[in-house]
Amino acid sequence: MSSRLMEIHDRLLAHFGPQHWWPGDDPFEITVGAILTQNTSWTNVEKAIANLKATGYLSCAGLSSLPLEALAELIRPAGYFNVKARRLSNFLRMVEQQYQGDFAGMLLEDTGILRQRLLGVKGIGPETADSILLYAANRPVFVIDAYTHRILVRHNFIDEDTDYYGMQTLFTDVLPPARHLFNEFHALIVRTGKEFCKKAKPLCNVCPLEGA
DNA sequence: CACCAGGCAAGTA
DNA sequence: TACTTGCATGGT
Repeated sequence: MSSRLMEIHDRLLAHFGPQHWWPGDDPFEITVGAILTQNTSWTNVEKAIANLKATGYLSCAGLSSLPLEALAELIRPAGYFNVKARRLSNFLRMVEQQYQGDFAGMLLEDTGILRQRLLGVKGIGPETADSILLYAANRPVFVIDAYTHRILVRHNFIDEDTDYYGMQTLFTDVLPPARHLFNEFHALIVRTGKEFCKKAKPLCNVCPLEGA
């Protein structure tokens, strides 16, 4: 029952310890963060979230009440602010239409149906949808991101052109579908990517995965 | 200064 | 279908 990927998880956990993801207070904040962090450093997202909290409108009804330009201005530090304001708005409209604006109700939806509805929102792709499912709705869905791809390529698990679902099945085929495991594993992969597997530098002579 | 960050959709041929 | 480009701030 012990796969090579499980061994990697164990090594990373031993090296870094629990990551306590997602960094966010509640499911709605986590969902907003998942959209804002697309191709963007988390520190920039934190500034945007802080702005939204300062207005007191960090909720489904609150954000829905803001004009698009006002929302864009508040999330400016997260970058791509016009695009992301539209994406948040698209998401809020889906919650309004499918769940009568009841975000907590949306979180109780069947995983497969919710995933399809999230993917139906312009601006929510596989990674963002799966992040919401795992970290906001606590479903056993494995999240793939750019760090996962880079680490798997550099450690010769996959070819460069392996797509999102190719990577996802690599994990889900051998790991038990446990949300705590998926939560920690993805968080550990991001941590490892940030510290040891940056785009320009190999630097993997000190990577905790060396020799795995 | 150049390069990068926890993507995604739209445009082009 | 398979590539390419636009989106944008802030840290190193």
